[in-house]
Amino acid sequence: MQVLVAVAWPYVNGDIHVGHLAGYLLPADIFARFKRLHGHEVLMVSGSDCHGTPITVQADKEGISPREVVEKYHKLDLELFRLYDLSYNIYTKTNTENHRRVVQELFLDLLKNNYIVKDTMKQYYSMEDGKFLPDRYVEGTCPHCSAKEQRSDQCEACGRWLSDGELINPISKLTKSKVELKDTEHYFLDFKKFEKKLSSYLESRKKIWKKWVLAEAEGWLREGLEKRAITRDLDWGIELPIEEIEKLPKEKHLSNFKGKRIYVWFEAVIGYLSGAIEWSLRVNGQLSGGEQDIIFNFDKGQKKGWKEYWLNKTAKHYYFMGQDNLVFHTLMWPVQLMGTGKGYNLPTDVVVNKFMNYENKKFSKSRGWTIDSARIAKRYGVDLVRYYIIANLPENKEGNFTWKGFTDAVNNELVANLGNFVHRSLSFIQSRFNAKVPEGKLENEVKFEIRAAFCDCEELFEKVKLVEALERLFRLVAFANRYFDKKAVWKVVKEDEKEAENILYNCVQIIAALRVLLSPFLPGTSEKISAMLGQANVVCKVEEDNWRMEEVKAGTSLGKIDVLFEKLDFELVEREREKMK
RNA sequence: CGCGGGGUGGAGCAGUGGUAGCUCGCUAGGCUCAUAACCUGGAGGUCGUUGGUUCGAUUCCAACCCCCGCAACCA
Repeated sequence: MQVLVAVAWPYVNGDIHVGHLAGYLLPADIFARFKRLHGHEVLMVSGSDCHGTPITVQADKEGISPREVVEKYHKLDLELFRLYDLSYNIYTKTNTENHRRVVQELFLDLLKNNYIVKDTMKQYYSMEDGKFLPDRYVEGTCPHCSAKEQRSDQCEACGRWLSDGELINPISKLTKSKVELKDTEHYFLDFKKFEKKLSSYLESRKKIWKKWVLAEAEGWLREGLEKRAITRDLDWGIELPIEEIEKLPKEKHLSNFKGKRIYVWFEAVIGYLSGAIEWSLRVNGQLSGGEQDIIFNFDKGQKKGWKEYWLNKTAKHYYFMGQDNLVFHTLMWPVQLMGTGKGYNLPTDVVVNKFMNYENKKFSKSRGWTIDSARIAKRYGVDLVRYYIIANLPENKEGNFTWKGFTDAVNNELVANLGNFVHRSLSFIQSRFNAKVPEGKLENEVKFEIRAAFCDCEELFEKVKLVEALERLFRLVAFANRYFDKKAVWKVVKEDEKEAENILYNCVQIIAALRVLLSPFLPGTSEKISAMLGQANVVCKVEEDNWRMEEVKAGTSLGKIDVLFEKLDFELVEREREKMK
């Protein structure tokens, strides 16, 4: 079966922090890894969102061009994703030729199908700059509280909402020159025409989506969706396919196409489709070049066509994103797909996560309240960070990253439970049994526990309940430590060597199960365990279900035994925290 | 009456119309193979407030109080 793992496209205007990892990057990676292990064909697709005001704002701030901003941060993001071992099949960008083409085609489909309409709206226009300005670039005095230098949509000082034209003495943030409201014509996506279809779409996903995600989407729909502008007056963005539009009847033309670009909200999500197409072109050798600028992977046994994922009705689509993206993926993106009339697959599940806070406060780049994801991974190890974030994923309510929580989780769960069990078992074999897996038979009790762990975790994975899946697998670790204690090998070995061998054989098989169960969450740790067991790494192959324990045979020579995780010194971490502030 | 979520032992969370559970923390004991790691037991809660339905409500209903997210181009 084909599974599209669609990961939200991050703006490339700054660092990816821990909140991004928790919100969608790690959940998507873990889910994709599980699916591959299970023998499914996975296409994990994403890329950098290169357009939109956040990019131009950052460019202004740094005194460089938007293109340079994109290049700079795209490169940094790629490095980070490689560091965290995120298993994209393709991670590309929205400023590629391929993406432009796919976006323009989709736009034309909707225009031809009469789902895109024209309308006029008012926007601030700067005479001096000779162009329209996004709200972000306009400031003035609040008519309610007289606070100066407020934005045109809401006053931060008194919190009141402003409508167009209310702001007193609006000026351009760039040139400080006067701006005035002026009519401008745009294309709009007409959501009204989709209300019925959307509501039956939501109905069909009732059992799959998280309750609050569905409730939120239904709330929006109930309120009624207005038509929404899909073009802007900008010079950074994807151009309209003017030549093609002009071939259509006159009433579909704007009176003036000059300075119109496709709005980023409409265009970026199309990346899920264009990214799949790019992947397909590269796999088939129809596109090459720029390999150092993307992440590209072809899994063993995977079919090569993007249509297998997008038009094959049995394919499943899972989307991962932060809560700010909920409306775009539960309502707008489905409309864009439906409107083409081409039968593209709609999202099966839209996995939305809440945000993660940092020491009880929102992450904030501007206030410096943030954690450098690359730095903590290098300092403490990728898997320690992956573990703590996963254990605290904001699946249903806001999460929290605290240094106390981090050290506690590492010391009590990773070191004391998982690490300890693996180490006490294997080092025992090393010192008493010459580092060879002893003879034994899998006891029923152990067999049952292992099976139950695989079974329960699988069920939780299918529902994308990743925190619970992780917790469940740690219950097997707890069982393992209990088993080790109850059996008291260290005593038995003095009286009955055969029985001691049997106990340790069983422990080895539990570890063998753990390396598989852990591999979606902590791939690095899984590899370490494999090496210690003298095994090759866990394999993923299409149509081969490797979500199961594979026996490690008696007589197998163990690799070098080492501790899996080092204990963290809270004092040192505290100091780190001071530095990071 | 904008939309949505939430108030449960010190902290973070599950949960159900019928004597309230988990993880961490705290505490007593056991063990000594293991990174002072592991195992067993214990203390600690009138399940936001008020009213209603019921033989019985933490769970269902109503009102109220409080907290949070979204409605902005903030993950």
